[in-house]
Amino acid sequence: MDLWQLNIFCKVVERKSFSKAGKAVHLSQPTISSHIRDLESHFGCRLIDRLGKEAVPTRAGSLLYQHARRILQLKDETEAAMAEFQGSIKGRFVVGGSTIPGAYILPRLVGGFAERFPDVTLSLEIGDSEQILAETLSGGLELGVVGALSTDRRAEQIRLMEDVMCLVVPPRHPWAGRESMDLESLKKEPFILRERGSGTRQAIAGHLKALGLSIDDFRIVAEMGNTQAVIQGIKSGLGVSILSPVAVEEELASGRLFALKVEGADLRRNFYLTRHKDRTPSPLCQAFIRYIQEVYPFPGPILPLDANAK
Amino acid sequence: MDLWQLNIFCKVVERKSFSKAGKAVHLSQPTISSHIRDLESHFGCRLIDRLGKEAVPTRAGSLLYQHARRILQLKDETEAAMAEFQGSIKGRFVVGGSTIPGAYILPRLVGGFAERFPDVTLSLEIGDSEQILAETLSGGLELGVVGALSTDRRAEQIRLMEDVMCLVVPPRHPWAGRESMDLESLKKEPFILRERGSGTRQAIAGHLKALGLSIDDFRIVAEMGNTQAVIQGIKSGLGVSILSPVAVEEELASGRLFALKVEGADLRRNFYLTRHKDRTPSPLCQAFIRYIQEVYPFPGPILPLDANAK
DNA sequence: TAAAAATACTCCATAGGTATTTTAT
DNA sequence: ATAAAATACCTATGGAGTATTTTTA
Repeated sequence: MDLWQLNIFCKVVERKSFSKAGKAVHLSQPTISSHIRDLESHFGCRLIDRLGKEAVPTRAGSLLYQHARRILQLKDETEAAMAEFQGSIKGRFVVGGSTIPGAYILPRLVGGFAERFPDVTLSLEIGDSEQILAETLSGGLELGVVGALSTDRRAEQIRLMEDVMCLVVPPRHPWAGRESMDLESLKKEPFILRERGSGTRQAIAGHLKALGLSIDDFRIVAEMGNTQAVIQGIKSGLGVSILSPVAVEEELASGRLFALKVEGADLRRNFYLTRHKDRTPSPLCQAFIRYIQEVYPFPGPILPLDANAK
Repeated sequence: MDLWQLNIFCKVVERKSFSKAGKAVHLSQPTISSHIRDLESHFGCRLIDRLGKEAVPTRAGSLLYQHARRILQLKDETEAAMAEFQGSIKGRFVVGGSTIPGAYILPRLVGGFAERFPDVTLSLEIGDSEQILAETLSGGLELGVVGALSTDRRAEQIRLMEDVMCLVVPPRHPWAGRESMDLESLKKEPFILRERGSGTRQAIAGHLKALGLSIDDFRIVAEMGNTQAVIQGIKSGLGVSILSPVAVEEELASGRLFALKVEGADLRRNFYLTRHKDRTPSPLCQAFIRYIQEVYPFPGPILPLDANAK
């Protein structure tokens, strides 16, 4: 019992004739005969009564016909769905974004893409860099934008843009208003950090390592699961932190927080488009990648720096 | 794209491995490879990403998998339905019956069969002999019981039982109470007849022909579409008729009608099981035929004759 | 007699196998 | 080093054809 035989069988039922069915599917009459015989021996019963002029289904044949029609229809739908999937940019697509990209980069990208391709339903999944990376590797997500490089060789990451982090303090902090602060002072200052999976934390750790230091050299007073919690911590005087300025743009402009540089430290960090190296991207994914590379043709800063209230 | 390949494809997706899928369907790993390659070239896109240890579906592959599962399930349902159809006596079955058998023979048969096979829904379709015969030939009905032989060579009819018709007159008719009446008198008497398709009418016509007569030799005052109308006609004094005594059993017993013989005329008639000679009977139909032949192992009279009120 | 299906046969495309190489962990 | 898929190559089943016979209207 295969689709081809079912198709032939249906044609015989519909045309009431072996030879006419043969014409319909470009097969000879004896070939039709043998296929019907095959089906009959497979099911162990007669399916078509050959009544001289007419070939008519038996009751068993009618039963099979009903089922066969449904199967063949489903087959056609499958072919159509597969063609559709490749031929058109439509459907549902989910991009992953870690905290900073998810909040400050992807919304614009997703909006712009949705505008150009109205038939696409886009959604944004937010997590920390580690979570998003893991999901692109496991296949749950096809694409992500994160603030950290993966150590997994299966990850393919391309640099999208650059950002320069800064030290953020509350407005009434003694350092508020200063241009910069030295590392030694910072090591003694209560410090708030993101959780381990965070790209921001990894960027900080990476820069400290370049200076021969580690996070353990600092006075970590809290580890927060998201950027908003860090910001609240700073505002409430719990400690200071190093953040992407885009995350505190409003607070800096309104004077509710204050940003400064760290002397001798290079606080640049990158954001990366991330996917599994070997997984085949869907047409939708390809279109989204093309769109992103159109918008960010070369890596550059997200926003102008030094957005402190003037 | 055929069912076998879809099955293999699904196994690969489920086992995440070509060789494991091979084990599952008793095929070698290279054979699996080639089937997947076939499918991929058929759809024009990659369906499975070979990620070293794991073989995982692409987005297109997942889409196909969803469809394939439904198709394969439908295939299983089809196989099950076909097996069920042959293996068990259950489902719906319609028997045709002409007027007399439909009213006096089949109800008992249908009742008895339904009792023995509780999973069968039986129904009885009533028409005159000609209609029922036509439907068994066209395929609308698999089986019928009628009171006439068909001239169509496609009809296969086996004699089920015998009945002896009688002349029926109203109680105040001058012939009421007589044992019999001669043909010459009957020819002058107002006569009520069934419609052309009726088996009763054909039986009468057949017997007249044997005597060198035809219906046109009688004074036909009415042609009625069913037996009840004929009975009403006789009761109202419109005329007399020749009927199966079973149809007027109650009227004879209560004295509301009176039956007598016709001298020199043999009014026996037969009832026949009727089906299309070449159509394959369904298992249900076969079971019903077996049951009927069990109940009526040899042709005989339906009921004892001469049921007039004593 | 004509039209349709069955039968008989021939052929070749391909599903399937084995042996081996390549690739990735 | 191992395990899995790809590749190469071979074989044989069976799907498809043509020619012919049988059947039935």
